[in-house]
Amino acid sequence: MNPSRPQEFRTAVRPSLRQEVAEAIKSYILDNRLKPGDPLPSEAELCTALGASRSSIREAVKTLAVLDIVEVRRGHGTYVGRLGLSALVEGLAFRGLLSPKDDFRVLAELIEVRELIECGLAERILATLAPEDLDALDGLVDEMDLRGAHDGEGFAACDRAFHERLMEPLGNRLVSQLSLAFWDVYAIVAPHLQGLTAEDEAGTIADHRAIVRAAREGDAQGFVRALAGHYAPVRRRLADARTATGAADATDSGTADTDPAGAEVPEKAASIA
Amino acid sequence: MNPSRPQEFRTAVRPSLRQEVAEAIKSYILDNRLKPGDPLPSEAELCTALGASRSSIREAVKTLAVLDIVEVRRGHGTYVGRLGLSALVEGLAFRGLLSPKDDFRVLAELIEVRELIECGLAERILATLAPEDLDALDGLVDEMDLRGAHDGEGFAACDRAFHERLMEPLGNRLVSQLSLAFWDVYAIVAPHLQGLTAEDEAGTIADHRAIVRAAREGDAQGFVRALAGHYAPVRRRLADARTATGAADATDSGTADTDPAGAEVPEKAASIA
DNA sequence: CGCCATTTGTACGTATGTATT
DNA sequence: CAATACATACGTACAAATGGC
Repeated sequence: MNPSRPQEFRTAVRPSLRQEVAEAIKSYILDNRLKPGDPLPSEAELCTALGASRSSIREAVKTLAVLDIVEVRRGHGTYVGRLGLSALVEGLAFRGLLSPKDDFRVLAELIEVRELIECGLAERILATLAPEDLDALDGLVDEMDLRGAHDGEGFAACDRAFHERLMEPLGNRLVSQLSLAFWDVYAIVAPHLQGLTAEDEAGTIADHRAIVRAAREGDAQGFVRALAGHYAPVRRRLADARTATGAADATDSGTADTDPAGAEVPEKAASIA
Repeated sequence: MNPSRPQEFRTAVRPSLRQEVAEAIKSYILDNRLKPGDPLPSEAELCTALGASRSSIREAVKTLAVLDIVEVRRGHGTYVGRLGLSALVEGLAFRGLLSPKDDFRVLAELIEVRELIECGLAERILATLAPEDLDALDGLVDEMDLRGAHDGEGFAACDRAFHERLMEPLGNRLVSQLSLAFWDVYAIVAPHLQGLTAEDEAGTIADHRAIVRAAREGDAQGFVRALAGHYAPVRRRLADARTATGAADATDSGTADTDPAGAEVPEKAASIA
């Protein structure tokens, strides 16, 4: 009945000085057409310019720093941020960590989106992948092979770089960053799960080789199949874990924001540390 | 050569009390398995519990509030946030507003992602759309028609609700929220552009009707075609605007994070307000 | 209705650590 | 090393909003 958005009206009456300051800083960046890395006025200057105290300026700057709109270097100054998706990563990662019972669902959704992005762009990826890109991808798989089981860190880094290199030639910064952001979230959340068998490194390497092979042959269908094969075991493990814990509800169709499962609400919680 | 991530190492040496406090609050939420809406300790309690001053507590809370991990109600208290994607919207919107010359590119990328999501999930959408969903979609288009040109606000709200209803039955909260987040970003950024002809309301309504029709007939290909037809004019306008301003570079292949276009860097900028 | 307790918002002052020059 | 500029952190006081009495 009411198609308007549910939220977004909490402090609309009074924008709260801090938000005004934040908006002023954003306007300053926009009006002066600053680019990432450009210096911003110091806190003291902002105080006098905006007529607010340090507290408000600092809080506002911190909020902008979280959004990667501003970057603060201690003892150096504040600068225009890189406008990345770090906030998305942090927010999604926390969401994933928060619902450990329903956690598998969040991760499953994440994998689904990653697969959707890469498979949906398969044809365009194949069309834009240059021979040097293919060589680079092969090199990354080789490096994964070298790291093997010794260096899990490096192994993961190669995996990330592989998917980065896969999307990069498309020239769409947004999809590249989104894809990597989801990769990061998965890397953060997955280790905190129980019941997930460890990554199968040999299988992962084989999957990536199959992906490169299909790409080299220009076989779009094979490319999609290889990608699906790469994500399939993860999806299966997630599905198994969900059914094992009995936390599965296939026909959810919730409002995607409210959690209907209502347990007791702690009126006053325990110790904090 | 170095496949590790470029950023994320600014204050790794010294986690800066504020971040420690933020982590402590997040841990508190996680350890006590709180849900959105649950109350959190007051700032004073956090001060004594974490042994930090109120300034630090406040700054930490504000950063968490930006990420929608925490919600602050003045004169009331702080509560667990809704864990939405508001940070993504704000960050992407600012990015879009910041590069007005290259702006069309950001919006074009945005549209591409929206189309990718909806088209890539077309078959699954058709499989899960119930008759009542189709009726609701038709009702939304009718409402769009009613609002017409009088109420642009309501028209946009119906458009948003339409795409929301389209994705909702899938049961994947992440894709639903992502889709809507991108819609929001577009709605924020698009009005600030020049050279973009106004939305064609009649055409938009016809597009949505075609989408519902294809969905009702279970025609996946027609569904995808209808969606593409919906986004096509926007893409074309964006492409025209980009070529018109001469800001087009088809074979970009940048690193997706650094802006190679380097102009002069203002050492010290002008007035702020 | 006013009053009051609680809680967050804003302001100011001061001291300390850090990086640059 | 000293001087400077900046960010960090703490403490206190008051203002404003909310909810219950």
